[in-house]
Amino acid sequence: MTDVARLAGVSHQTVSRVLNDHPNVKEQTRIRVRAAIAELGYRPNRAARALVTGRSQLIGVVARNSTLFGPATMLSEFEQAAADSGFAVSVGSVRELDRSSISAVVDRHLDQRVAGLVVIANTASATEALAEIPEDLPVVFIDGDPASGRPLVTVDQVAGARAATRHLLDAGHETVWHVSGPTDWFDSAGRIQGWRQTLEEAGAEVPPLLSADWSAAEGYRTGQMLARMPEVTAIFTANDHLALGILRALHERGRRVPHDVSVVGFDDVPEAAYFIPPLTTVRQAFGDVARAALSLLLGQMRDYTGMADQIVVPPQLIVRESAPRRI
Amino acid sequence: MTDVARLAGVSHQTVSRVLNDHPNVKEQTRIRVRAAIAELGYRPNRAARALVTGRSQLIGVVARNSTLFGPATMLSEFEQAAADSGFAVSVGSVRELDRSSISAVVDRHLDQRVAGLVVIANTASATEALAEIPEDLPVVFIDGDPASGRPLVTVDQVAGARAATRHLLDAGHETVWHVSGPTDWFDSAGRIQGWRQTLEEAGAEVPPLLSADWSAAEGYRTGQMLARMPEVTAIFTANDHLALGILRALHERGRRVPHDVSVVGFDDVPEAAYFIPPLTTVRQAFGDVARAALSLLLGQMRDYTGMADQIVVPPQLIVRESAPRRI
DNA sequence: CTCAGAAATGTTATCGATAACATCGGCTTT
DNA sequence: AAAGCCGATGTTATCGATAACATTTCTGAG
Repeated sequence: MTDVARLAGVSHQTVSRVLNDHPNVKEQTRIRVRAAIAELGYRPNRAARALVTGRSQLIGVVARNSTLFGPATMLSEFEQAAADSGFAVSVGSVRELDRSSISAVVDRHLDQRVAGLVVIANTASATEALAEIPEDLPVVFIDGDPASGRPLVTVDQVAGARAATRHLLDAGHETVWHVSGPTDWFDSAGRIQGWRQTLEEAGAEVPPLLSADWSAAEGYRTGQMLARMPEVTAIFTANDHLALGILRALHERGRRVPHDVSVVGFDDVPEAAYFIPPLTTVRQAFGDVARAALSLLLGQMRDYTGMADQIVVPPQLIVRESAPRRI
Repeated sequence: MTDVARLAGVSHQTVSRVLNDHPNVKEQTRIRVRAAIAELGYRPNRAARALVTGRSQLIGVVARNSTLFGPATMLSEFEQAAADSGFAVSVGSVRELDRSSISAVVDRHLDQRVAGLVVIANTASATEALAEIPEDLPVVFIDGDPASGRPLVTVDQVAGARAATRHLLDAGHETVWHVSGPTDWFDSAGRIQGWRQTLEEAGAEVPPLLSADWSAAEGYRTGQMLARMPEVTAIFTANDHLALGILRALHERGRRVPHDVSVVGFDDVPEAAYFIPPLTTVRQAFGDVARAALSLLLGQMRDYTGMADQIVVPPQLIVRESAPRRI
């Protein structure tokens, strides 16, 4: 930095001002400094800046260690958005979203003096671990508890489930069965709620809830049971991989999709269009969620009024052959 | 730190020595300092340490922005391994592995003074961007060019492809068709090579290579073509999603799997066992790769002899119904 | 033409750690 | 017993930036 200052014929402080877009720098000086920076290939030392400001150009992400499509996509999209705004992303994943694991990860992030934190908190247990986070650190939740009052971005799970259920009822089914994800996930809860509400409003009978994890394996097991029940003609599953397992179970039992049973998934994984048959599903705009979370976070970093915005991103029903408009 | 020193009745330097496990500290002093640290809840400022040592507790990862199963899993596993060793991971993803994108990401990492770099470089273009990386920064490649002579961890793609092809030939097929991934990926190249070698060694005819991207969509398109060719009885695809598309195309054309055509995939995604029919595939041990990469990196950080180790992790054939042992 | 006040720039202190060197006792060695 | 060495600890400088305050230069009003 001193070298740059010398070359530009100014003090190091002025270089710092140029770097930080401080207003009180003459245009001409600014240009000279920029030229010196370019000529020397100078790049500021972020560690030094972090030391003096107490804050880095790093955004910490707390997420469950997972290869699930949703979380993985979210992380990838967020990283991309952050990079576009000049922030690096430090990932801190945990095996379980319990309090002590989260504390440990948050501590690691605090050590790094992250400028802000994004918590992908899809279960209630994560929300509790809030207490750990200092008041003055910008935080945004993705997928957390909508009732928390904290800044939060989430996909409207209820609306997605309603659209899926409505679609099946409109197609002429008397009722719709639901295979949910783990019930402690907010995503699952919202989907269950939307499904149940829609059935009740339509005056349809609400079948018993079947809950599973997110895997094709459990979808298959549940599907084996459902395939034996002739009264089951419409199934809404909490994600596409569950749907895949169910499709196979139905296939093995000789129940044709969509002729005998209609199936709707959730997520719209890229390969959903190539299931047998192509899957009707609900697409979540993860990219939009990630970008919204980032802008909320940047907003918090700038002005410091605890504007507890909550952004809800609407999902979109994608109709394919596994559940056509009319049966 | 000064507070800790005062409480323990020593100088701040001695505190630093305790922190860094310096040998020349009396046991009794060490204990006193540790107690003071615990009592005050002191945690060292990593930015300050990074400033003076020029190196942080952060490992940078350069990867293509991708939701593909392989890369996403690799990243997740690596992060987990790094966390277990007390390192944070900063992700820098790029849309394309071209030279300028990589430079930009590497620069961002250098700004953060990362302690080491992991490059998930699955195409040749990435390898070229090496030049950017300073000599003295520990670097490990995952999936890079085995001929580069750089420290590298990779799955033995050739062996995986050989096992898959061999399996199909052993089952009685005269030859095996291959739908590859993008030919500029090392993974693709290795799989093509293993496939071709095995056919040649067995004296089987080598059918024309069909290359695709990694998506189910292209698998489907390629599958539509293959399904019309009665001489095609065995297909080895470069990943499971391609296989999924092909399964559907075969299904639509009324060609039964495995009765008429056998299909083998690559990756063993969690849902592969629930395809219709369950997919025979080659499993890659991403966790092992990630851990190996980390240990290589840590090795480089410690002693600085440019030990250009290369670790090759063997893959494993998982036999399921889409390609049974005997047709 | 002078002077207040703002704009532009410079000087010095500071963040919190490690590096390098300095000091001070004991303990061997001859 | 003096010299020399080593282990334990303390002192001071340093990393590279920003903050806070000081100083100079410009600008416009009276």
